[in-house]
Amino acid sequence: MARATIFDVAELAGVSIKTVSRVVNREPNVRASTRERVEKAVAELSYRPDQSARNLASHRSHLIGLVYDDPAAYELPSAGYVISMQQGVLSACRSGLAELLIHPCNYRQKDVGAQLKSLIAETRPAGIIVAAPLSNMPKIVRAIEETGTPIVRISTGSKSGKQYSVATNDRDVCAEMTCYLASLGHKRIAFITGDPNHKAVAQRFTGYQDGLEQSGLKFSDRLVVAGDNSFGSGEACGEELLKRKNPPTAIFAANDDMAAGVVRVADRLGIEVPAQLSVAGFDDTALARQLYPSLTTIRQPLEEMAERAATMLLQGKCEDADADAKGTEIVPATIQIRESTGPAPG
Amino acid sequence: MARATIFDVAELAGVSIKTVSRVVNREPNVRASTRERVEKAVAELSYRPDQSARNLASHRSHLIGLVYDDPAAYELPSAGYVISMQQGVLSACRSGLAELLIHPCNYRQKDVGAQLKSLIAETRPAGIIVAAPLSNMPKIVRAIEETGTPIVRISTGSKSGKQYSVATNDRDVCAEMTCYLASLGHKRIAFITGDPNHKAVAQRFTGYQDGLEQSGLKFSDRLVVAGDNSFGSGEACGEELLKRKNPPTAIFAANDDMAAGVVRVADRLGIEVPAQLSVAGFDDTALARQLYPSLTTIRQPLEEMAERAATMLLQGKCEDADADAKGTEIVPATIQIRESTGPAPG
DNA sequence: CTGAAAATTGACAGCGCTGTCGTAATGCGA
DNA sequence: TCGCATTACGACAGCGCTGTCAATTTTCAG
Repeated sequence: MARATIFDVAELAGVSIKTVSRVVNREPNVRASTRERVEKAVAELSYRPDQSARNLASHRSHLIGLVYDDPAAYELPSAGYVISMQQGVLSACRSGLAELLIHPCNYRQKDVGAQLKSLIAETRPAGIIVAAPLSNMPKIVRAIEETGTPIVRISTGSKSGKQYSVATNDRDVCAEMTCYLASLGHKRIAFITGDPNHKAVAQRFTGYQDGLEQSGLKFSDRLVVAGDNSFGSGEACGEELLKRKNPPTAIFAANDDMAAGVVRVADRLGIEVPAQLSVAGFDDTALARQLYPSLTTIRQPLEEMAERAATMLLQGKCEDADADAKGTEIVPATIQIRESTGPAPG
Repeated sequence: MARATIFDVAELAGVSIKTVSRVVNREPNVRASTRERVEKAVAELSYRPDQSARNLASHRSHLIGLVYDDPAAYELPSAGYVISMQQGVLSACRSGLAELLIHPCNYRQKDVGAQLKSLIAETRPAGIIVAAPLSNMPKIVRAIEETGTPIVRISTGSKSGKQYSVATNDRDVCAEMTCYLASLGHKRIAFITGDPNHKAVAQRFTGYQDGLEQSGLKFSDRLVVAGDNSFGSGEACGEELLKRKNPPTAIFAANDDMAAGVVRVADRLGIEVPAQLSVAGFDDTALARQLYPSLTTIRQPLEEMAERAATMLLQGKCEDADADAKGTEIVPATIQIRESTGPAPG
């Protein structure tokens, strides 16, 4: 019961192996009747082309590489992100007869570029998906580009020019969240910014400003405090805001960890959420649901983004070096309304 | 700057391609001086063998399949586990010239078996690693075994007979933790059991009993309460234990979530941790570090286990159908002492 | 009908590597 | 030193497929 090869199929169908190859690869210029005969033989022998042989002969594989920051360095809140992206790519792969090769890598190492190149040399992937924050690092992107491998970047937040990439509308959705808070009657909506190096996080702040404007509220420096993405900074910023004589009635933090910090500090100060204070976050981490009260937040469509990226690659849309064809696809983020937000007091 | 092939290396090193092949594959019977020369040439040309060609010629791929429960179904606390295992397999792959193919799968679906078989048929992996809890499901294991693919099971907790598998010493390490608590002067050490269906969790309880005995403490039914692995059950069990007239001075929970529940309830009851009560958990989840006080717990060496499993596969140790050769490799778990445990009061 | 263009099919040479097996070099006891 | 067992190395035939290009058949305008 040895596995059938292309020769067996050819013989059974009474054609040459090349014709079988054409049928299997859905190439044109095969008479319908011939195609049928071959397909019947394929089915009869349950023939599956050997991937290794295909790859070797065609100089390309049906692998998709997913490159992301090595989460061991980040202490695993990022695990959820990574898993989501893997899921997304995998589901695109399933419908595209491809496989996923994961490649966590640590950009802090000197030789990441070389490592990537050697990975690509060995496996000759059909394309590479680079996730944020790596997708914004020239060192990484350039190494991949130099191999001539199609590349799609997943960058949460910013639209980038002449590359294939998929992004979210961080800015728009933050405006939307701000408008939502305003629509609940909040007049003093504070914002806690995050790590200024993180491009996407900066966009969120801009979105907040947009939202204020759209709601007819005026922006005030005093309502903005700077966090660093950590829970602790959320507590500190929350405390600062809430101890004022005229505290905000809503606080929008640039990520869930900081929002959780705010909730914690509100609890300590005896301020009820959401009755006296509304809190909103960003990311929709597991934490957001586990918290009490559960957190109103914004969900990044990581899985869909990854799926779109993989599909772009699989459809061969990214082989085109023509810069004009390049562009960014936007997958919208969505607001998750939960218990931590409510009507403004009074 | 076309990619270097084995011929280029052979020419530069002044040997035949076969010798290069031997060096690259770490085969024996190559003189040290020759090996060196070849390695130099490899480095100089940054030669990387083409996987497709290798696979085609050798009739086996250098892919390792990692099969685990689809975490989407579990709502992502499992993401950390999955990532750890991926890391482990990857690091074994790096030193073994192999690649990792991940395959999350949902055992609740009827056709998991068929899915697995077709994945294996297409990619012909060198071996499959099955992670818990899938590794304990005959449906899954049998489907893989029927393809003749070498399989290594990662089962946290239980030694299993005639299979290749890698496990941890749940029982021993729980005894150790219990002894540690006893050594701090605790006489009344309570235990909160978990989901009785979870084999590994049962072992933990046995280990606790061992530890008491080793420390010369007598086991008492009264100090054991049954949780269900959830935070809530930890709170409930903790409350029951702590409201007694002669409460335990240390509580060892079969997982971190329940331990966190105990910490929470202690806080509510005004009992100081660790001054008045020591709490220990199991799993070393992210929660354990984030909690205040941070939790003394037991870290499962998931990454090392996965690495061991991959190495077994890569070394071809698992091709042997000889049942006697099969066995379980134990990678010890380690105690992480943090802030939630301290000397017994008084 | 006829010739040329278009559509269809096949022969065959690799792709880059490993397995087999034969040959050359080396070690070693006497 | 010789003879023989080892050890080290190389020549070469594929692995199963795709790309190239030539051969064959079909189509169709004139």
